[in-house]
Amino acid sequence: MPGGHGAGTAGVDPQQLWLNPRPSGRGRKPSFSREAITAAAVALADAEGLEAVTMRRVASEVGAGVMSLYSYAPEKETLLELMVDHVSGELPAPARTGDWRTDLKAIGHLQRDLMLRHTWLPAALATRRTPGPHSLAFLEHALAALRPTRLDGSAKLEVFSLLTGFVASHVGYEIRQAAAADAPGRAAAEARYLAAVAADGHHPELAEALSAPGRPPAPEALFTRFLDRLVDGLDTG
Amino acid sequence: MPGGHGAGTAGVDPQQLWLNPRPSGRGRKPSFSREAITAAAVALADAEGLEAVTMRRVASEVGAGVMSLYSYAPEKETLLELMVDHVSGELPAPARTGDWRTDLKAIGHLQRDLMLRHTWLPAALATRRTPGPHSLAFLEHALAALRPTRLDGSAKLEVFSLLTGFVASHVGYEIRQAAAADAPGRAAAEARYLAAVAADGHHPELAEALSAPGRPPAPEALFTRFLDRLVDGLDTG
DNA sequence: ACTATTCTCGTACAACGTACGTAAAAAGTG
DNA sequence: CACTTTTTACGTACGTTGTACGAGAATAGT
Repeated sequence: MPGGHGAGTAGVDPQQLWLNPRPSGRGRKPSFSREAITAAAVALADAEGLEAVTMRRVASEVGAGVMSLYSYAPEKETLLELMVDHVSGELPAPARTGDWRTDLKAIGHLQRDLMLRHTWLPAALATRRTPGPHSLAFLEHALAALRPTRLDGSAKLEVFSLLTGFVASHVGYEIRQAAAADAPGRAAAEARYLAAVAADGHHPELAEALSAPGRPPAPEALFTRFLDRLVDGLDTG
Repeated sequence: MPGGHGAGTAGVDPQQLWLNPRPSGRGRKPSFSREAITAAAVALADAEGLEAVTMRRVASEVGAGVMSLYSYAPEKETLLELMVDHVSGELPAPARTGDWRTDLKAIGHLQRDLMLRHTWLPAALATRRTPGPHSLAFLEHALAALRPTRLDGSAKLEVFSLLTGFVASHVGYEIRQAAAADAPGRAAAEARYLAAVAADGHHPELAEALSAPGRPPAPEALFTRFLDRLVDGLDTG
């Protein structure tokens, strides 16, 4: 599940991260599990936002010492990757109609639903590196949906990346809008500011846009409209 | 310049932030300026990335004590807003042809150029709140370009937000790709990982996509293609 | 019983944003 | 001129963060 931004420095070898079930028999038995830790972190992010996910907090939630987490994830960044893939496991297999555009739109809606259920996801995707198994399974479905297009391999991957990036960006926008509506003082201050700017005479277009607002469409309708435009515009090669 | 994601808590009154030139005559003369501090922060981010922009570092760069910065920006978040608007001042007035789609594409390219010149910008936009004067000037141009569409006010603003979000998302992707190419060990590790997954037999579509990669297109061509699709797909009504 | 290996986690540290308070500088007022 | 008022400058200090280190505990193979 690529898409997003943020440079970053080192990271962890994905091969070692995602595909080993801990083969050893020697040594002390693990008291916790990657699953449990990841689930706790996800629950925390769902309930209190991504900034509540600190190593200390996750550890206490799971009943471990802080440093114990580092046996399961070598860096916090890794934990975030695990979280993303964890929730990606909630993605159902997309329906297949005969039409790849329809299928791709459905995929976009599934991604949006997931992001609305885990509102930290758009932000978390911004730094993400390598897709885990659940993300790859979903990617597999997306590639299958794109099969009729006859795009070449890298073009298919690019389309999926574009789609995911767009959805994350748009849902991030939706979430911020919704949050702004919940903080009426702040929203009012911003409205006052924009009105003041519009009234200064140097921003006639803005003034007109604000004075003829239309009523803001339902978020889902707006998303659907933009998604449809994006997908309908995709070239088949 | 809206677009991006990230919730956040309080923030600063935009009216107070953007529109007062410090009217008072009393009191000690400022030794620094918002401009100088912002410029130093931007230079730092350009040279060493957004994570190098710490209050201490900016202060030392500008020759001030750390806490002096707080006379010019009440929070670090505010400094980031100032940075975004600062570089938005580099945006030239977009050309106006008769065709709004052409104009909108040009606007997207201007935004991309800016983001490539300041690679921290996509990430910084993810948390940004209120547009400053330079961003508003550019928005004004974008609204003017959209005039022929006869979209209502909020729809125009949404289109601009969509465009900006898309550009930020895509350029963020470009930047990450470029950074990956600069870290050959890491890129090779990821390629090995994906190849291993493709070889496991459960990911036939991925296997095929990786085996028939086509050659990856030039980044600018890819951007142009996606931008064209997005804009061409926009509905005028 | 011994050794190797693995996990657990208390302590500690550097770096961060920033609250607080005091000192310094400028302007207004007598 | 002195004195008050206002504003900026910034040292110190606090709480929080990610995580390096290393000592102890548990398990398995010998």
